[in-house]
Amino acid sequence: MIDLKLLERDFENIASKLKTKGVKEEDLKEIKKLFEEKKEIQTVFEKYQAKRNSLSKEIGLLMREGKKDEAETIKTKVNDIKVKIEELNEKLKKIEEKLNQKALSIPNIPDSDVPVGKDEDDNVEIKRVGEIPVFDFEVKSHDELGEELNWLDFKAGVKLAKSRFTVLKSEAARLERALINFFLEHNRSYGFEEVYVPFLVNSQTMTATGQLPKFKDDLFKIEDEDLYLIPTAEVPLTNLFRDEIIADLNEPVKLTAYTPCFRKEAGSYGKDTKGIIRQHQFDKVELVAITKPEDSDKMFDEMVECASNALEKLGLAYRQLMLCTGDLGFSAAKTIDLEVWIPSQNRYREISSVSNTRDFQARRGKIRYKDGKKNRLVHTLNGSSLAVGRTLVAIMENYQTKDGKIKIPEVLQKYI
RNA sequence: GGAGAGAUGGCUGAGUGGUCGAAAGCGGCGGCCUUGAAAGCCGUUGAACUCGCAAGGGUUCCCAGGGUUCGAAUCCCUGUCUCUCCGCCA
Repeated sequence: MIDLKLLERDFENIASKLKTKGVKEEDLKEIKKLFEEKKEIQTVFEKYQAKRNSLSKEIGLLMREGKKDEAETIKTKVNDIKVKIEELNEKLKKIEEKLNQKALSIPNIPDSDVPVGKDEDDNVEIKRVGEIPVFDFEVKSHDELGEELNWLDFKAGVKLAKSRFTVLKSEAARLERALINFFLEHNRSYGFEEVYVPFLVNSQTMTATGQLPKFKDDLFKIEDEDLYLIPTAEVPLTNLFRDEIIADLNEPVKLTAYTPCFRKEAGSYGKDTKGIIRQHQFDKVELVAITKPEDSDKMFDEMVECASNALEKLGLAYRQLMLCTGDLGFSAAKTIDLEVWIPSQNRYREISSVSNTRDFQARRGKIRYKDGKKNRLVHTLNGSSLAVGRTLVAIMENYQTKDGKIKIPEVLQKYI
């Protein structure tokens, strides 16, 4: 959630920054107004409560002394106040609910070094790494290769579930597992501690990291339960610290986890319908870090480096992209995407996304640390290292041979 | 799924209508003592919001949400979770 006090204090600035992310100024104006109204009502409300409390105390004392009549007089007085309190309470609750609902739907403020832009076409390439492979034969797409080699069974996925689910067979299944192991080990070498988490989480958890309330339609929900399938391990990993005050954050918290991820992919019908680029279920190894505010920039670079290096070890060509304001995710203040070369599409495709959310998630989830006597909000960061399914795609396509087979990258051989 | 018990501060745990944000112990922090440490002694030690330039106030929070009452950690209702036993199960 954005800082409402900051919004109140520095409205013009915040509004202009959020405008680049598609937030209407009138929505922010309304939030500011609600916030100010709320505080006003609250002040009056609390004054009445204070009055009630002190009078009630008096009644107690009078009763003890046996002065029943005097007590009765005060009682009628308190009764009048009670009516007022009830009234104000109702008003306050209504306004708080409205404010909360509105404020939770406002995305994070982009960092000032994030390029301003409308959509993905305005993202800025930072660098390209690795040689794009040249083939002296007609390259096949991963879905062609997958069917020919009996690695990917699209029909079986549809039979078991529905479209955008796929069954991996033989070498592909083993390669998937090898990649998970490889990434976890790789991340561990960067100091990220491996964690294993639930794949189902409750609505409070989803709210803290920003999936709820706004993106309900993208999530799979369990019927009759307050449980959702996670869209990324970022959700459980970050929420490990929800409502916590971390005593010592001199060393950042660094975690990594493998989980499957579940996404409805609402609004992406017709996109990437072939192959396994866009699935309802996919594997991902995630990085999450929690830092002091002053340490988050450094951690961000470290996470980009970690994910990039994994691609280099696999010998895959990729590029780094700084997302523009219009393409930035809801919770992110800044994001760098890694895109891997996909020969059959003759272009780079997203394989990792590293984001700094600053204190946006921390405020929602009340994740704080002790800074001397004070409790301060932490910064939270997350990034994929890496998306496993898309790495499988990249390996299949980049490592294909003329006779329609696929070589296994050297670093993976010990896992297979 | 069935039966029972429970949920209080960082932890253990007392508190059954008013003076309770809450005893006591442990832990943490500061000090005394000590060459240093331990022990011992003394002091201190929750969070959120809000008013105020500040000093300093106020409100809320004893699992959550309702209710009774002038007044609720304490009484009533609903829900959630935890533990124990049984059933089922990898």
